[in-house]
Formats: sequence, structure tokens, C-alpha cells
Amino acid sequence: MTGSEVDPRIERTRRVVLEATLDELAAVGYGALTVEGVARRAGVGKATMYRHWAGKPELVGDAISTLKQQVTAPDTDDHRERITGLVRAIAESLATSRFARCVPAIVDASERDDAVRRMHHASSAERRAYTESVLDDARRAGHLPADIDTALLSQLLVGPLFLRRLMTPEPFPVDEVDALVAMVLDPYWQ
Amino acid sequence: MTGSEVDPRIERTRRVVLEATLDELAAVGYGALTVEGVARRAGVGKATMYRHWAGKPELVGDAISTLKQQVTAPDTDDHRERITGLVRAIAESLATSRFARCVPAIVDASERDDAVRRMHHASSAERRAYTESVLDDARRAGHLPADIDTALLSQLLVGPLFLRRLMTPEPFPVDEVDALVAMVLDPYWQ
DNA sequence: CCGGTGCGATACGCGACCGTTCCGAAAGGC
DNA sequence: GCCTTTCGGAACGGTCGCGTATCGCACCGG
Repeated sequence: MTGSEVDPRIERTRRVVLEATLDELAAVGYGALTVEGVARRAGVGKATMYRHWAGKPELVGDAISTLKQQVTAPDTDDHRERITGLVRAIAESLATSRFARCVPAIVDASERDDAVRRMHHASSAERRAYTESVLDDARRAGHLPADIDTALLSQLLVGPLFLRRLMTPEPFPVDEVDALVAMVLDPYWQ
Repeated sequence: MTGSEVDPRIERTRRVVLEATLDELAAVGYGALTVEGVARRAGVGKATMYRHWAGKPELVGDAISTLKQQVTAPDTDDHRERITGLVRAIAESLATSRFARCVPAIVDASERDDAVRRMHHASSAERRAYTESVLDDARRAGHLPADIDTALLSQLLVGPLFLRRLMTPEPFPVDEVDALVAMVLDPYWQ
């Protein structure tokens, strides 16, 4: 009845399977992902899968919800450097992280399943809010015009990164982040 | 031997099937797309499919290659208006066109199949080159600094549009295109 | 130490899609 | 008008994933 602690076998299964789900998602995409395939990759019995998840949408939705943002702005008082550091971190993440490897599959899955769609857009909104908060800090510190639209500004900074990841052969080069930030911010920086 | 003209039956089959392929792609994505499903949607025998295409990758690659960009800048001497009109047209296209409906599936398919990947990136490069050429015209006309990076500039204008289509519930509002263009270009416009 | 429980493995019937083959009908092209 | 080509439809054996059920084993927790 105390039940506060979870059976470590259950805990382990959840961890291993959700890990495998993300790998499978990156490897074959949403449409071709199968519960049986994830079970194989995770080294788990198929029955175990259905003991924990109702089916493919629930499994994938659960897996995606574990993809929380670990990208943060550097901890400095220099607002300009905070912004540049954040954009650079996002660019690096989009070039190497598991999230980056899953993005195309997640984008596609969002078109097919409502639960995945909500997860994806919620996570995306969270990341966007964080970027905006960093910009707002700079604005409140007087480095940006008081009436500037930081929501739009954040899209100018991040949009090109996703554009390059999803629409071109190579992600946005981290080397060019400084030029990007300069082109966007220099005219407004005070 | 003259062979200059193609049997209209073949021509019709190609047209109908490639049309259906794009619809199916938008509906179920790449991973879940099946040759049999496309045949059903097109109202065509399965044998006919294999008479014309070797398999799913070739079929999808062929279909995507028919998605040529019809978006153009308005024909005016006002360079600023040409640019704004082009960005507005892209935003409208991303909200309504079949291309927009297929983008998530195409992005995902590009991660799975090399032929699709090449098609997608080639089309994307073509569109980007066009946008850059419009910006270059404005630059040569003296409206933009001679040394400005129009490639980066075009990503600032288009990036947010794709960001909103792929990472948020709603595409970039056409109403806000003017504000976007203003924020990007105003500081550099001469 | 022992009852309870999660586990991997295996097998089931079922349906979908694969890629191929054959057919008679319909339409093209000379 | 006749020969040729393409067509849609149906059927083939084969593979794969579905979701469920049932094992015996191993580990957990009290």
C-alpha cells in the first residue's frame, strides 16, 4: 500500500524501451515504426510492450515527452553573449543531438497523430518561450528597443537553424552563428 | 520509330498516379505509404504501377520531382514590394498549397531515401536561389549595402515561415509578413 | 524464505502488402 | 479495319506486424 517506490524492473523496462523508441524513430521514421521493431531493438518481449503501452501512438508520445530541452544560455551578465551562446547551443544541438536526429520523424508524426502533435508543439513552445525570455532580459536591460517584438526576433534567430536542418543537406554551421546574430541584432542593439 | 509522341494512355496513367502519390504522401507520410495504397487511390491496377515504377522510392522520387515551385515575386519595379510580395507568396503557399501539405512527409522521406533526399534538397536550393536573386536585384539597384550577405538574408526571411509550419500548430500568418520583412530589411534598406 | 509479480520467449489466427503472373477488354496508331 | 499496346482486375505464395495468450524463470518485497 505504501507503493511510493516503483518496482525496479518496471522502471528499467520503461527506460530501455523509451530509449529504443527514440532510436527506432530516428532510424525508420514514424510511419514505418512498429511495436515489434522497438521490442527487438530494446531486447524486450513483445508482451512486455503491450503491458506498458496501449499501442504505437501512446508509445511514441511517451518517448517524445522525455525529450526535454537541455539547451540553456550561458550564465553571464553580458546579455549579448548570453544570446549568442544560446543560439550557438541550439545550432550545435541541431547538428548532433538525438533530438536533432528525431526532428524529421517527429515533424511527420505530428501530422498523423494528435497526441504526438500536442507533445511536439508543447515542447517547441517551451523552447521558444525560453529564447524569448533571454531576449526580454536584454530588452529590460536597455539593450533592445522597449517596443521590439521579441517573439518575432526569436524566430529570426532560430528559424534559419531549423530551415537548414530540415531543408538543406547540412545543418546551420556553428561558425556562422555569430554572423547570423550580428545581422539580426546589430541594427537594434543599444 | 518516329516515337516523338507518347501514348496518351501512358501519359494519363503517369499524371493520375503521381497526383495520387502526392495525396497519399500528405495523408499517411512516407513510411506508411504503400504502392498498393497509391494504386487504390489512383483507381489503377497494381500491375500498372509496377509497369511504370520499380518500387516505392522511385515512385515517390518521381512524384516529388513534379513539385516545382510556382511561387514568384510580383512583376514590379519597386524592389521592396517585389521582396515583400515574394515572402507573402511563400507564406501563403506554406499555408495552403499541396507542397505545404507534403513538406513534413518529404522532410521525413529525405532521411530515409537518398533519391528523395537529392530531389528535395535540389528543389529547395532552387527556391532559395530564386529568393536570393530577387534580393541581389535590390542590392544591385542600390537598396541594400553592396557587401551584404544575401544568402543569409534570405534565410532570415524564409526561416521563420518554415519554422512556424513545422514546429508550431499554425503557419506564419500572412498578415504578419510585412512586420517580418520590415524587421529584417528596414535597418539595411537604402 | 516464500507468495506475488514482471519478465522473455514462443505461438496463435488474422489481415495487409509485397512483387509477379495471367486474363479479357479497351483504346491507340497506322 | 486490324495489329499492337496498355489497361484494370484478380489471384498467387510469401513475409511481416498485429494484438492476445500462455509458458517457466527470475527477481522483488515483506
